[in-house]
Amino acid sequence: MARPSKPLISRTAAVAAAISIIDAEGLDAFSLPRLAKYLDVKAPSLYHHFSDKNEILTEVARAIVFETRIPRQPASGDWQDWVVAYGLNFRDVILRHRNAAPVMLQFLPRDLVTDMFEAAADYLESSGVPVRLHVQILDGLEKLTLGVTLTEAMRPEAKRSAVFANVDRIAHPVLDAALKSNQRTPRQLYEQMMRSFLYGVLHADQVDNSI
Amino acid sequence: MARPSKPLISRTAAVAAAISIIDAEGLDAFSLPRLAKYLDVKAPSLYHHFSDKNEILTEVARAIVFETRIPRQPASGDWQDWVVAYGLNFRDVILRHRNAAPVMLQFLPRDLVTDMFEAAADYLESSGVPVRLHVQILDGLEKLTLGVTLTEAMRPEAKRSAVFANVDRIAHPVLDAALKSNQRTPRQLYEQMMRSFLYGVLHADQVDNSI
DNA sequence: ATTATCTATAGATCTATAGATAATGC
DNA sequence: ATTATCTATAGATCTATAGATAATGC
Repeated sequence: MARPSKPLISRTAAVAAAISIIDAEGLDAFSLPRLAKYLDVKAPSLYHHFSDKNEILTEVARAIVFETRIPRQPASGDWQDWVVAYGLNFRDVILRHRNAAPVMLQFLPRDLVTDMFEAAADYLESSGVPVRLHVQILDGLEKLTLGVTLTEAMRPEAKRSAVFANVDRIAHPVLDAALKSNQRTPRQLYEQMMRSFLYGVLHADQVDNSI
Repeated sequence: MARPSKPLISRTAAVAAAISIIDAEGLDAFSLPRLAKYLDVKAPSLYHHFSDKNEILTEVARAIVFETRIPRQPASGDWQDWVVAYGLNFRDVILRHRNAAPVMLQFLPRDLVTDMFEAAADYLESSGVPVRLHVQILDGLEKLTLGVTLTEAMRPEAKRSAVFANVDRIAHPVLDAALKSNQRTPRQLYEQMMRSFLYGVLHADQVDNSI
């Protein structure tokens, strides 16, 4: 075929295809031959657009992050609601691409995260959150959200709605009772976790500063 | 050689060797031929002891979890200190085997976690923590710790001591200021995160119950 | 008879490079 | 001349099975 009139491959299309493959067939199924087949080209042609496989995976992680809708910042609103909404959006995105969870863990470009954090710190400042708390809040926001969600993303399909797996009424009586008294879904537990965390950060700061 | 007088391979030695290889050479370097070489045997002999590679990785995850020292439960002490100490121990263990982080994410047997949770719920109950909070606390403890720590474990070596990577004084002025006002190491941030979370859980419950 | 190793190998990949080829755009 | 594809292939794996072999323990 040699050079076609119009390019057959674009970086964005290739990355989108990679995500589709990972979503539908799992991370192990993703390879350059598989991606090429999906795009109706031959594997070596991909090297004209990416320097290697890792570059594609880095773009996959980036593209998934960019799917996250950033909530509108309420002009005079509660910044905590904004933080929680942002976290929930990110959680939903990762869970939509759960097979890519290890890719997010390994290839998410740190610079990208840093840029997002700068914007968030800017918002926190304008909302009157003390600067001394910014790192605690942002670091917590990132790790709690990414971490919690990755852990959830790796759950086998059958057990997704349950909070804990394989709880046996006989072998785990205390845990069983605890589960029965829990009314929250995993998503609600995550939201509550963030709110509790934010509340605790502010409170601990008040105590420190009142001494 | 045929059958040796004394078996050359044991499951525990093989798992220990696997961990050593992953620690020293990375997860990609781990394969059955590599493990066999480390043990001075041939790769197919491993199939006499494990049904497949995944079974070895599952045992690796289990062995790493069991490295975590469970803090002694203070008879009349602060259960929150116990929870925090437990979390810090677990964090230290994962970071000692950071190359195995993706293995922990994928292969950690859920039944094992459930058994540990039963013991923890038992302790919480005997410490007077209301049953309605157990799930929130244990779910938070697990996800926050595993998640936060996995995220940290994947950091490239050079940037481990920094809280955020690649912060540029010009490009990220607000974040830069936030970092300058932060005195905490990543480990301290994690501890503070847990304490804030636990505090928030208890407080939210008080509010709920006073209505 | 069972156990624990070995040799040999099927079979399936994969990543990445070299070099040919033809379309495009200067 | 540059660009974007292709064919061909080097080279390096890997996982897992089949079947031989000799030591062990009943």
